[in-house]
Amino acid sequence: MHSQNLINIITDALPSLNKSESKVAQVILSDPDAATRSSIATLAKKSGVSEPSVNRFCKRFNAAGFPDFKLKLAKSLVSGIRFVNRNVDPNDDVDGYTPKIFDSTINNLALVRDKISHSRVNQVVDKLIQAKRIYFFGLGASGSVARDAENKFFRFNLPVSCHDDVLMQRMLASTGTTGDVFFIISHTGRTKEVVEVAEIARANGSTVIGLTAPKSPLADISSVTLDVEVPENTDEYMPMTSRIVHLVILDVLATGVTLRRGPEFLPHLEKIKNSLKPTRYSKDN
Amino acid sequence: MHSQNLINIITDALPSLNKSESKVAQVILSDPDAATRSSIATLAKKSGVSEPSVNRFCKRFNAAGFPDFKLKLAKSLVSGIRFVNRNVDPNDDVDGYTPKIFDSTINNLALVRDKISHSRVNQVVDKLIQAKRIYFFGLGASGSVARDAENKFFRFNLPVSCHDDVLMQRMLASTGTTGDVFFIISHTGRTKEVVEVAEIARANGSTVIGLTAPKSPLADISSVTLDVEVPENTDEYMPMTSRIVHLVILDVLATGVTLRRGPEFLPHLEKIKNSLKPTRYSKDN
DNA sequence: TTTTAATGTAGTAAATTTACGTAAATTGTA
DNA sequence: TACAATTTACGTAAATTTACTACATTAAAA
Repeated sequence: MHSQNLINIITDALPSLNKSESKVAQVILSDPDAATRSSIATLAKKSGVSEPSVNRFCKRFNAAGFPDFKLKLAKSLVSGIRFVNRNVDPNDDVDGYTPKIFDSTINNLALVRDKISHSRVNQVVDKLIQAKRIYFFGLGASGSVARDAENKFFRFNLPVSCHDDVLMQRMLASTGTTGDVFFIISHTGRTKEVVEVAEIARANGSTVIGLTAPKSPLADISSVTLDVEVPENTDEYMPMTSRIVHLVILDVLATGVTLRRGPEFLPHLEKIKNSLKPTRYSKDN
Repeated sequence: MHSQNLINIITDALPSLNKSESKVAQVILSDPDAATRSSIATLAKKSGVSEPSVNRFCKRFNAAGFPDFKLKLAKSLVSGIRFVNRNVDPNDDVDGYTPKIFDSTINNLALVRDKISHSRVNQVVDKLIQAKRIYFFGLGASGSVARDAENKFFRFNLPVSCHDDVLMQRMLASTGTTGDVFFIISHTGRTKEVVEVAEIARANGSTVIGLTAPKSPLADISSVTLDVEVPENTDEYMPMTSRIVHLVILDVLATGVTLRRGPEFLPHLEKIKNSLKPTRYSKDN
């Protein structure tokens, strides 16, 4: 929940302001950037009111005082520019599209960071720790997310595997039992094959964890869902960022599992890390 | 043009600062938001320096004075990015580690966004468009990045493939010729096998693009390098975020290729998108 | 030792806030 | 409607906080 822009708040409040307050408001709104750079005396003179009136104006809008108000105003000026037209334009060159794609990814991550249910994360960590076996399933772009997950979770000495073959997924789901965890990754949560696999797994008593869109068929059938609500692609050229969000959530889960294992598990991780050393050129050559 | 973030500027300047300046820098960086709310006296006391030192610090970073500095600092804080560098603590619970991992990923993305060379990106897009064939290579965690790339670039009607098998990579590299592009992804850029494959490819006249750490052996041998400098894992529990940065850079490249192709290429992308429709449950059921 | 750079002290100017008083507006009552 | 009572709005002036300047001192470099 992004707190609303200060400039909009002032504009909205305009009719309810009294004489001197509205004078101040008008001066600020006519050039907010200049306002952030002026002193209370300057602003007071420009508005034709006294300095305390300006101060009261600031407090009315939940600022501690004039300096605090200027700070908030400055901030809201930045965010205003940021959220406007950050879509990739067909005429963009490298300087144009490169930061836009980064920004869009960052925004989505920040969004999910502030929305994700911590209790759900905790539930999933529980399930993963108790699992007899963990299967990561995904198709298409989610296939490589599943693979990344396998790579990461393998380090925990847990029997994990990943599968991007529909037939394989069906077979595994149908032979699963209580204690098996099927971790299913899907951007839309609407791919029929994937949903069917989830149904089969649940019918056999396995746990299904869905990393997917809320209210989707996959979310409905899962034992626990980790909702990822990423805004629809607004323009043709902006790439899909849900994969990235999925990866970060898997990072979070892996961290959760590691922490639960406690410090006596660290040597195991260290061992795996060291096993790769001989494959590398040392840092000094 | 993306104006570089003040916090990054300070971080970069850190080594060139003198004693009292770096004291101030540390206090500001440890909690920039608090800095925007404190007076010059408070900040001076916190840093253990005199007030004029703080003032000089501000001027060094092109601010008119302390208040102006605070304003600029506040502005640079707006962006969904939290700059307080917070490590995962062994005693953290879900509420603790979840946002930290998101923040760390977001920070690294913002860092690379501001540092990545646009001309290099452009060069790579050129090479990809002109390529007769594109191979994405990666091992371990980079293997799934390579696969994601294949999935993405396949849509361009280009002969792309991805390989995570060392022997396969060697064979392909040795049979490559001019016009072939080997896109090699590696976090460290020091894995011997990977570097050797790059050497073989170049020896045969192929183009090698390295998505890897700067100044690494792989970077040295590549025809074009996309440098990704992600800070070393500072603590045991924080997951590796370079994969994610790699994925976003590949998104950028894919966008670059799409834009170069022009609008007459959009129907092709649409066709691929539509081909997946029948595999999904429609949105209203 | 001399010179230069770095940092601090103390004083001053500026900016902000508070306390208080007056004016204006609002409300209630005759 | 007129007029007192009450509330609200606003400004003046003083107090306080904040930031900056000039100069002194110390530390480092030549």
